[in-house]
Amino acid sequence: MRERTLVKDLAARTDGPVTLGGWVEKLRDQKRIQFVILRDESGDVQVTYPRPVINEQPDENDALAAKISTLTSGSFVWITGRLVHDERVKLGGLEIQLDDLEIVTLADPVSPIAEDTSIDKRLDWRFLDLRRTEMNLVFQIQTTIEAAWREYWVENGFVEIHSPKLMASPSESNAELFKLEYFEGNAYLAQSPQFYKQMAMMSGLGRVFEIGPVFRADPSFTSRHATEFVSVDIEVSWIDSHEDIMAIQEQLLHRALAAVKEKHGDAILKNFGVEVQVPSLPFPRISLADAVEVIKSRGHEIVRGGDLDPEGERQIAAHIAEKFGHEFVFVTDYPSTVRPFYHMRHDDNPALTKSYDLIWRGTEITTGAQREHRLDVLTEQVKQKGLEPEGLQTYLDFFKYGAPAHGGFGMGLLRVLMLLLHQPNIREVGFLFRGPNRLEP
RNA sequence: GGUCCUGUAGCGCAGUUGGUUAGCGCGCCGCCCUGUCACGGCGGAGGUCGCGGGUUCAAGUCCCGUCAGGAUCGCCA
Repeated sequence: MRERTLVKDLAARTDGPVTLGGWVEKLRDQKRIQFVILRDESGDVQVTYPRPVINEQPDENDALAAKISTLTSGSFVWITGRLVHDERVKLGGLEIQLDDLEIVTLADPVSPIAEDTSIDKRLDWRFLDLRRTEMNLVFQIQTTIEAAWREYWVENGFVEIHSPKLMASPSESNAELFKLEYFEGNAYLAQSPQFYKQMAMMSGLGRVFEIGPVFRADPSFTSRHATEFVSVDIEVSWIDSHEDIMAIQEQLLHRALAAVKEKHGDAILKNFGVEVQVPSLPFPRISLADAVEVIKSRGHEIVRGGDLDPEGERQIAAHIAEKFGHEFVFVTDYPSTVRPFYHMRHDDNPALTKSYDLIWRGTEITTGAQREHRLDVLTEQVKQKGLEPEGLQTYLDFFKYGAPAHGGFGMGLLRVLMLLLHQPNIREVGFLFRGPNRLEP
């Protein structure tokens, strides 16, 4: 492979020969001197070509100058030249004096999108949209976040699992599952790794994590829903309550945001105008009942029965921000009526579950809970929810031969990125969005 | 799925109480320009006004339907 220098490494290099590969961001084609702004995955650099002069006039027959003139925005090229640090150049104080140019492929000169194009049209041409520096940065940040989490998990004895996404039967509720043909019968796409990560507990794995796709057949048209998205899941044995899960989650977020601030803080400020806040520990906690009272006192009447509506989530976040200066809040102890059958209930108050939602700046990013691990209690809760235990037999069998106390959470990766970068929509931070009306590209 | 809003050139928008040739900015093309850096100057091309129907002498503009998108609610991560 040809030796290729990245733009970001040029500043630290001494002047001299260099080879770059990238695409043409901009061409300033003047009579006596030509400038190409070249971009690669790491940044932009100016490439300069002063035309050779004959009899005090630019050489009309110079082949390299003619080749530069044919360049269009977006074309991929190899550049060989000499690096020169030069204070005159506003773009990084350096430039490449061009010696040779190899056109790999010319681009159509008219781009179907621009930076100010609406999100839907940009999604049609996502590969062009992602060439933007800030979009490239999103995925570098995502990589940093996941690396920080994996580091924590490995240090703390977690094991990675990859649960299947094809399932024989619905796991939680029928309506939101995608049904597909599977040989002679049908299969469903997993809406969550919930049952399988619990199975890992009964498999004796102790602590597990999974970062993987989940599928929801909800026709949701909001800025924070997708039909396929990446879920970050953990499940942990030997816990005493959901509090243990919350303690792990706040450490994970603290760690990830600290890593992001250190590695990308300057770039995020420059590209998104956002100062990354590393949250203090522990995160504030409030019971749902107390949260409802606070929200009422702020003048919002929650219509939804027993749960927070979006305005309620924004109100409690605003309250916590005012009172504690914190962007995160754990809302705990949701009623069993609004939680799934597998959430454990409080011994002294079965109307409430040992569960929580994590809200970041007014948007829910996680649901977590201690799970009910006692088969008889679990089966009773299945019946109370109006479900047939027979339909959940495979799952219930997990608990038949011994089960540890355990719990976990599921966190939406796109929501974390959206909130971190103050983006208005998860579509901005996903590689490719999948929604009710989008399966392409 | 409900409610509200929006569809006009490659992109972002304007378009008056319905009226003759539908404008502006960016981009694109051509020519000019000794270092530009949001380069600049001059010129040019590019639009069956989302689609279908209706009202009218006349529809980008009004009405109905439909499709697409956005916001929000429901639901969730």
